[in-house]
Amino acid sequence: MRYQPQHKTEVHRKIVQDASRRVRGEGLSGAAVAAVMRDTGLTHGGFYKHFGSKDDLLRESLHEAFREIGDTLAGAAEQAQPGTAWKAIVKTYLSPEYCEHVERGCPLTALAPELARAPETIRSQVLAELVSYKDRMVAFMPGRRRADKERAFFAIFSTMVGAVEIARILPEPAMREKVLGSARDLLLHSF
Amino acid sequence: MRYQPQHKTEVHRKIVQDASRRVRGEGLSGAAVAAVMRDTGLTHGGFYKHFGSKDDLLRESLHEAFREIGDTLAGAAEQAQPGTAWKAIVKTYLSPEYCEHVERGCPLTALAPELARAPETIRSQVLAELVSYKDRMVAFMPGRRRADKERAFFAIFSTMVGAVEIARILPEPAMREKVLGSARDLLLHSF
DNA sequence: TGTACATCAGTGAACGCGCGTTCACTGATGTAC
DNA sequence: TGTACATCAGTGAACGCGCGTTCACTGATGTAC
Repeated sequence: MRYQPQHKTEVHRKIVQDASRRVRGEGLSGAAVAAVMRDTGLTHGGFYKHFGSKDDLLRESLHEAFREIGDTLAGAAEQAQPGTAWKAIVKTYLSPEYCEHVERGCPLTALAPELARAPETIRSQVLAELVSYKDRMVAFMPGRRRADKERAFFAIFSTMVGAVEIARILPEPAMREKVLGSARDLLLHSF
Repeated sequence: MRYQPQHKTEVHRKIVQDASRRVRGEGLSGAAVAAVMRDTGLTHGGFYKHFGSKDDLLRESLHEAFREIGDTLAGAAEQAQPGTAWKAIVKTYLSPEYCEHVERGCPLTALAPELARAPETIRSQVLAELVSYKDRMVAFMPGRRRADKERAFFAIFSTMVGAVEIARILPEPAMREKVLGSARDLLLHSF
């Protein structure tokens, strides 16, 4: 064979990684096959040696995006003092740095309305990702019973998603911080 | 002239109305010139008798969308008991009916991430619309001083926007209601 | 050890499609004489 | 009052462009003999 055995796997991984950034940074239609392959250093013709269709790439990209942000937030939560894990998540998610880096952030803030409108093949994947994201985060949420933690997850993530989205529409850092800070205050004083 | 004097104005209004629904229902790229003109009962060729460019249509559609939801929420707020205006807004925004009708809802829930990524010509318009939407809603927000009401606006709308977006990803009404209800509980117990 | 062939990731031209935009044309009505 | 012309919203073919997808080809390496 022309390439090392692990070569194809690595290229595949890199394409998904690049697409996952592009999708979050520029929207579901931002990860054009030719653009993503160019990012990876290849030409568009080779794409179908790695994926059955553009849809497959989108699904894998979304999985990768949820995995990446899940790791980031779980990492922040695990380093926090006992009982404050959810606060660490809120502070990470609502930080100016996080807000500025759409392409490495949560696919919900980057894509939620587009995901809700996506064709069924994508939507079912998104639903599964959202459920496993929730199950992973619920462990860090405030509340005694599982049901309380789930409600906290939905309330906290709703506020964070909306706040980052609104902040990203605003051009000035000071205005952005006002939105992020208002959401942070609401959440940190409510649970 | 072939048409009544007010004819052109009415057709223009109808195109904007149709585009405003399409943009919210199917995204910024959902209001294709040919599709919108078909909605209005015309063919695509006549479009440029009414608009200088697709961008002009998008800007007018967004203005119309913010106007429509602003009227709806202000109407709900004005009918409420004194001091509970903001609660009426929260209940309206987080109702299942509102959640189901993307195309008549708030452009923030339908489009926020796309608006943040839009080209500067659209973004500056969006910023102006967001500011005037905020100024209109701030009057109904809880809090004593103007600054408190602004912070309440950002916190409340962040939560509402995120909750409706997440709910819309979920297929089952019961799951949607769980998200909307969690956000409603958070907000109604926090101000 | 040397030669012929198989394998397969990657190339780049080509396709059909939907899009925004342009443009010569239509045809009903208003206006000039 | 009747005729020729001007106006202008609307039509539909055509354009260039970016997109997802296909496909004949390349060329380095592994394998069979």
